[in-house]
Amino acid sequence: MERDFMDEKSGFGVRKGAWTSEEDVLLKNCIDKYGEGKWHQVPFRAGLNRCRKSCRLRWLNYLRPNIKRGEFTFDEVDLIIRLHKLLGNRWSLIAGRIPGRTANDVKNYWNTNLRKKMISQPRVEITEKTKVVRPQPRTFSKNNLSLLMRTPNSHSQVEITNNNKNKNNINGNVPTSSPSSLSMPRDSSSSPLSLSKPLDSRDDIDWWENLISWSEDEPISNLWAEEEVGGRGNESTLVQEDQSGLLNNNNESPSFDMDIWNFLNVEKEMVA
DNA sequence: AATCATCCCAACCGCAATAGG
DNA sequence: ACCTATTGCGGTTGGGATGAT
Repeated sequence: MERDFMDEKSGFGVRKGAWTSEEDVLLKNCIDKYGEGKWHQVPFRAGLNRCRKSCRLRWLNYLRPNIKRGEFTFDEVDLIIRLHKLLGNRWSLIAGRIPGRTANDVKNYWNTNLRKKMISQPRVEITEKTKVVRPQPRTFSKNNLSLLMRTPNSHSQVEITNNNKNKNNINGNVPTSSPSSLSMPRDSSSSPLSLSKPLDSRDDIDWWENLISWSEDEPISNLWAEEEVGGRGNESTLVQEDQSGLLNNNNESPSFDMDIWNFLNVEKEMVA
């Protein structure tokens, strides 16, 4: 695809369509020399017959150093799903959380790979009863509600329990009866999650569904989580979520709630 | 082998936000 | 306070690649 058109403002004819390697070199040399920014000056400085928008996009999405190519990893996909639930189509914000990926990459991946899947897998219907949803203890303690998460390399043991029946109750909307604990064996990324006892009541199912969903009007700030990272020797870290509700350690995958979601659907089938 | 359908992704477009005069 | 230029973002498009018939 190679077209020429008249720039709407300057009336100057500029090239459109796919970039050539020669153009890439010119643009890269220009950025190397003058740095990013001042995009309106870039076409002139680089000697490119391209509009400023085209130059900027080419740099951001293709030429910029450290751009990651190739397939998205499990953890990247997991993070995208989680972030999209939090942020919606805020692609630049989502991409900002995934090192090496551009907003365009994330958007394209979502539109081509995830959108259909997410639509075909509806989540809990939001009703007055289920409106709360995301566990929001004001304080977390290792001794009551623990929410341990898988890490990309260690697949540390996961355990979610609700021993916290009476205090820190999630706005009183989550059933206080504790269903069971859920765990994923150490060193096993593909092994199924397991429950310490089978789901045997509607309350149990409600409890888990509430745990992994959240209210759209619930502020995400104030969310805290404690993570004890296992599988890395004796290392133990405490990770605090930041304002976007994400673990602030970029190397840690913060979510496996889709796993729980899928797991729950199977469990529900069995209960039914 | 030829044709058609679908997928994927780079690039474009329009618009809102921001900066600067 | 207003206007204009610039930037950045998200939605959309176009065409090459790939798969199905």
